[in-house]
Amino acid sequence: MPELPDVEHFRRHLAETSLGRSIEDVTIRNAKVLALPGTRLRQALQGRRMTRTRRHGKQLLVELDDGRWLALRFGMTGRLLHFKDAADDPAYDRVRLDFADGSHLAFEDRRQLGRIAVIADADDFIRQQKLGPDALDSKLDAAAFTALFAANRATAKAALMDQTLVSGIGNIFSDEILFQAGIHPQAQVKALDRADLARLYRTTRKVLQIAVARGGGSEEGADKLPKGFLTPRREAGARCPHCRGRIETLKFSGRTAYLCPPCQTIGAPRSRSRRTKAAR
DNA sequence: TTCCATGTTCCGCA
DNA sequence: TTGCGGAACATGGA
Repeated sequence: MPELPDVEHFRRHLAETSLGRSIEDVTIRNAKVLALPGTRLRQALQGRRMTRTRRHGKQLLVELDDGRWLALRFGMTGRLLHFKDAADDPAYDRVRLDFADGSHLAFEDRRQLGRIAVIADADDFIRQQKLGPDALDSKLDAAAFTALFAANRATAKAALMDQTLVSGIGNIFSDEILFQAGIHPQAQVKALDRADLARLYRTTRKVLQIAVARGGGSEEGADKLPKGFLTPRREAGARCPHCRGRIETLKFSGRTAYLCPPCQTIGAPRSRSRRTKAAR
């Protein structure tokens, strides 16, 4: 589920519910999601308060009152849930912060592909992870975005999902952005002209901003997205919201892309029609 | 029972 | 050097 808009939603949830609360205990249900031994996580957190949140792409960073940071990565199935009543403890709760006031913050992650780390400095961590600028960073203007992409030799979809280029976009939102920009997912980035790249930039920002404003969107939030979006139509027998044609799928770069070929002609490979199939 | 899945990382190949 | 395909991770839903 988590791409930039979802992680932003988790960030706001944590900020609204958990900042300033004293962490009394840390309950570790499954240490697989930990990047450090459970005893060290507990030592790092017990008695501390979280003071500030940051997000960089899909990475959520939370500052502690001793200046260290908690770094949360959600994998495919991770999410955060603050609750008071023990009965609301989610089924796939892996790590839970138990606050002194009796409330809890659960890191839920069914497939256990998320990671929790404790780091000394957020900016150092972002550099170490080789993350590119956050896709909604105010400093990432059209010129900076175009410069990053102009040097790339991958396909448009692979480039959008490359976290070292720009951070925060995954499989679902890369499809959405390319659909709205009219660009074929297998278009070679180097074959796109300036106008295409400028539109790709504007579309990236618009799509992510709308998804953030609507509270996420790559899964449960999909039905909150505007009618013209492709994301809610990643399903059997789907019709393109623009032309009513069939949504097709394409497998490459290890992922399944959803697209509407007639609406996404820019950079389309000639062999496209042989390699796509109608969405299930 | 089999296939597939929103992410990340690693390996081997071109 | 860069990009890509495939596999692995672990689990559950269709």
